[in-house]
Amino acid sequence: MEQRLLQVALDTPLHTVFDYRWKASSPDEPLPAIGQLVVVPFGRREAVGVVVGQDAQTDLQADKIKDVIAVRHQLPPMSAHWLALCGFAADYYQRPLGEVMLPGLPKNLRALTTVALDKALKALGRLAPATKAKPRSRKKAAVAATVEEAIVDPVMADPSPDPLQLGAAPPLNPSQQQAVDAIAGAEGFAPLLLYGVTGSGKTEVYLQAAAAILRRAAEQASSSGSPEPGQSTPAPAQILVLVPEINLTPQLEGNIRARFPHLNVVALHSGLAEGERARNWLAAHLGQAHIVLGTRLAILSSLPSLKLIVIDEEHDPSYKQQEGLRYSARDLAVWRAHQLGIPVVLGSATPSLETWQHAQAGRYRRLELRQRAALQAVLPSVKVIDMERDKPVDGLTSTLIAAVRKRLEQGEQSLLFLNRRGYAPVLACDACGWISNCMRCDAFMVVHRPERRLRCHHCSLELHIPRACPTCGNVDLQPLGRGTQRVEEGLHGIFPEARILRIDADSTRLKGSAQSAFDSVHRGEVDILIGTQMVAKGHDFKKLTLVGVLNPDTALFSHDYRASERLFAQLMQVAGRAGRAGLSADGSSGEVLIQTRYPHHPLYQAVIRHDYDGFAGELLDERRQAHFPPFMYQALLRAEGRELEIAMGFLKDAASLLDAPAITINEPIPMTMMRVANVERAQLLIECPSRPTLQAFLKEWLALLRQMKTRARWSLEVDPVDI
DNA sequence: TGCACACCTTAA
DNA sequence: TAAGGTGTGCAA
Repeated sequence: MEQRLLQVALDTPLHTVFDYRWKASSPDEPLPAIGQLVVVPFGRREAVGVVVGQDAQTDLQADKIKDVIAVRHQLPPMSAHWLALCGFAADYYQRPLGEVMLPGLPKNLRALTTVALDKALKALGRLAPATKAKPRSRKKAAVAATVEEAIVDPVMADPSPDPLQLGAAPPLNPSQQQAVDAIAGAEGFAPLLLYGVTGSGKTEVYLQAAAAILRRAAEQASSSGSPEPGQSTPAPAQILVLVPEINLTPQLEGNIRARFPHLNVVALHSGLAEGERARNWLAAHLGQAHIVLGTRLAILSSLPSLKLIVIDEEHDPSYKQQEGLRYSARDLAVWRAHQLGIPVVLGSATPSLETWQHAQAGRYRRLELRQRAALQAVLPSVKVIDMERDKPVDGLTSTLIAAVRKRLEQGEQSLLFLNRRGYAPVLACDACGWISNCMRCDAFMVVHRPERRLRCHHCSLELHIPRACPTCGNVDLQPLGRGTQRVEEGLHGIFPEARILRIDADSTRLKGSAQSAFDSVHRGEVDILIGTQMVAKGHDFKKLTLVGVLNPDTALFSHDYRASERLFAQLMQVAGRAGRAGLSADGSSGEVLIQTRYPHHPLYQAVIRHDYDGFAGELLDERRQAHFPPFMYQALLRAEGRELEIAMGFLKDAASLLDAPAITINEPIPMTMMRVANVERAQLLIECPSRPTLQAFLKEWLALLRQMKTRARWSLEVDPVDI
């Protein structure tokens, strides 16, 4: 019987692939293809891995090599393109291949039994070969479903002669039409920045460009011969739409489904139940899904006929994975589009400086939408309220209170934005100076009044609110500062007749509660909405005409050089919630009021002018002079240990291990939030103006680092965002 | 002596 | 990373 060696990628931190022996179970069982999923013994466990090579040389002794346990023949192998994508990501982020390939697969595909997998395949009309049956030509069996068991694909079941028949689409304005034409008419790799103010109808551009690309692909497919009978036809084209967060997906998903009622639209995000996640992932992998709408993790999904990638709100920080493989879904999307030779659309009203710089340099094509799309809707007027002159009571200035009252009288909605959840950020004792420090972290414990608890937002330690000061016994403890809960309390006092709703991570902890909260705002059951950045994104509340920003100043003086870029984007985004549907009852446009102690700060002045271009230009000049990204490439080596010395010692040794021209190795520094959950952390920043030079250095350096003996836990992040 | 816990080794 | 083996200190 035939025996061959396979190289298999497994989800372990070891930077290698593993050799296994494969033996045919019957004379005609084919050698597992590259990209095939297999089950192998690993240590004392079994694990699912991906075949990444065949018959490579091995230095291992023959008796060390174990046999493959099972091959997932019922799944078509992952495509060469997907393998290349994972290979690139593994290389670029300096992680083992298996750690890129496997964690992104749905759990049901990584399970050691095939029960869930076969169930999902069956639901999709693709049947696993009967496991008990005598071996037969598996290739055929794996690809084609048997007639009586095939559940008809919903796409194929539709009697409509034209599956691309669209739902009603609003007419486009000229700049939207130009953008659609540019995307649909792009040939080969084309990165396009769709720069459009909030409410300018970017979604409509995505939808119509997608329609054009799907239609063209369908025409090409039908002119080049009909599919074999009995096989479910793979979609001639697939489109991937990335969105920042799960709670945005329902609305957009609804829009897409309504527009393409005859196409197979699937969602991919971490909030899905395992069964649905596996079905949707498989629909994408089998080419059945025409449109995949997902969060960052969807960028690593298998899409055999991908023809267009859209990244909505491309500047959003949630495209960056912040644990495990710390990838940027946006950057991987651009790489993927490049490798496939397809267009990638990056949409934003406030693009990331990286993207903006690419556009300025002509590497990305810029498409602009300067007007709001809805009839009569104009950009909201933005004003600052000087908190030195108009002293706030309960966090609200009299100007803002008057503006809210006016909306109440007009039957319109107001949104108050405060990016700080809880009741108060700290509890303090006036008598002895005690404050609510977390006992495990260098951070305050936040007062949560409804739950009557102190909570650390860094390590989630929870305590009862003490009735008296733990050091001096004083019973009069004062909450200092103001979070959303406290503002909500104050609002009830000021507007006893108003319907007030708070939306933040605390109020929406239960599954589905965020959606029902947003629904009730849409239905007009809320007069005043108070919330954190959760409310700033995506939602299109028709009756909302006033946005109040309560206390954004802290971000102005952050040590993080990206803080002002983020604050600007956040203010533009939350401001964009006002007046999207048209004019207010009194004929005015939407209004945005920002309470600040620094009314003349250039950032606020730029927001007032809606002047992203000017502000981004200034920030880019600063970055260029300071040698910061996007004019510098960075990597960050982090270390942690029980004592700070362990972490610092490791980083000092690491810093002197290797040097290279054009590489700057900075001094190791203890982290700002030094102690988190009783672990001391420190970090070391590496910089280089050339990306390839940095990559080459990291590769060599990490090989040395991995040989170092240390008690520190460490990890490297390429292109870090939080430094 | 038993055991909880920290730390180290190994994976093909 | 996960699982198992080894070594240490402590209560009884």
